[in-house]
Amino acid sequence: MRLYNTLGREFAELRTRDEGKIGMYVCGATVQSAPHLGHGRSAVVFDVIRRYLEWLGFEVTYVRNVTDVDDKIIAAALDEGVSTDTIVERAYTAFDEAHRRLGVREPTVEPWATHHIDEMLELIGQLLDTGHAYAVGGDVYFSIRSYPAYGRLSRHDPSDLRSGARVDPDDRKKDPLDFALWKAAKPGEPSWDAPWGAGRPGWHIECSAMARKYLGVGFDIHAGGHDLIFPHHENEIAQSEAATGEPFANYWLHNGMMNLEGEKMSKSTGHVIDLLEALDIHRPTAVRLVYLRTHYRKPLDFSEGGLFDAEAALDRLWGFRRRTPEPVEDAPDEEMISRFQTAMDEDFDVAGGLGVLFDLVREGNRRLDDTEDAGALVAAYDEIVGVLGLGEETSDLEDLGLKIAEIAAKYGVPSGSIGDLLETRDRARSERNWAASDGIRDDLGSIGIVVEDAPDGSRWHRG
RNA sequence: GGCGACGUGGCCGAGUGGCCAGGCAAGGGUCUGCAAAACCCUCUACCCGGGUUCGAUUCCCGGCGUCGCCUCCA
Repeated sequence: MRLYNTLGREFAELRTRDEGKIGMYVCGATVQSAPHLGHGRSAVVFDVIRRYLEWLGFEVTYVRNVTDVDDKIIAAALDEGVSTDTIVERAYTAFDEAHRRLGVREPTVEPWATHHIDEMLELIGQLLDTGHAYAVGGDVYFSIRSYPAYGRLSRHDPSDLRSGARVDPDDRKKDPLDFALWKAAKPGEPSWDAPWGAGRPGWHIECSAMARKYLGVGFDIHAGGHDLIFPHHENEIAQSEAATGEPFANYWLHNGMMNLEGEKMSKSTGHVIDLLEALDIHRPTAVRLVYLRTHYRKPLDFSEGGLFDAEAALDRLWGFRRRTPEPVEDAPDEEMISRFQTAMDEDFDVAGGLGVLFDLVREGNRRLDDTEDAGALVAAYDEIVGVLGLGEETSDLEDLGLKIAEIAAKYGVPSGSIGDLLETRDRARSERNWAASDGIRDDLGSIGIVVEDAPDGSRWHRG
């Protein structure tokens, strides 16, 4: 398969370091505040990439870090008069909840920055020893002049950057572009002991240290948001490669930003939609589908309308699957699978893959309408939907139990189960008792259960 | 100023040098006690101007427009 490598800005055939295995590092959350829709996109998009690679047969080690020490966290704690732990815990819980509801699979490893201070100290030590870093009054900076390839990923020329008005010069730095590997401890801030003085790590060093620990040198895929290309990923590369003299990661994948009314969603500007709130209002899978309909590298403009659109599309998918009882024994339809793979093999063209899925659904529905066998198509559906994580959530009816019992009582159905209600309704229908049959359907409809009649019997699902 | 992305039918959104994306919405039809679903049909687009080509939405050049990064940010 081919993928687009930000490093070099070109499509490249995927060649793994170790045969059949893929090491993948995704820059996860800075657990500083509640996640917004943009965070969800990144999590979902790389979740699908990971699922697809596994579906191809690779053994994927998927590492997604948690940044639990940084300026913003400290600022938030100070602001609210609580500990940084409180901020971190609250935000992490929210991210975790959002991931779960979006169907994002758990990473193989989820390393926290503060649990890897030793690894960072070791890396910083190496950089100091080899002259790639220098300590000034408790701070340690990476010297970008010691790493000639600086700017290769983001295609920035250091001299252009230097002349940029936004770089704030600091007399203690040898070069205005040098960045902090270690920040000297300040009163009231979390800090750890280090040979060059107590302090806390800079932002970039954690990813270098943790990626090296869990994936080794020259691992396969490093991913994250487009906004991380510079400076975060550029700096990761510089410090990692300066320390080891070896390539850091082979393929760099970056997801496009999420826009709101044409403008980038951003925590810092408050121009955001809270992810958990969105998931309360809409079916999580519909939110997931919104993320997946646009190619992962493109900007995605969020709109309420798009979400309703996705809900309708989902109904179409699920409506097909509901027509066939659960497990299917057949082998998946080869043509559909192969078309899906062809799309996905070209830089994860999920939108193209979805096109195949909808074609499959139309053909499957057609066959079922004509009472032909659709087993192979259903099996292919399950396979594709599994890769994309778009399966219908199995919903229990616990929350509706009381209401269902009420309706059952109203129609004299003793058990209070949906199945018995529908049986009673079937009897009413065969007796042409439309008042009762429509009444049951309407009453169930009013509590969110949709009843549909088909030639081979009635089906129900949550609306 | 530097680096970069994008501009497709009512909306969303893939993709391709010559032939079909797909979804949603809309209209018509089939089926049906009604409803819903499903199926069939219709709606056939590719920012503008040049160029290359037998042929360009797709390649090249120029322009216009939108957006992103260059500062913490998925």
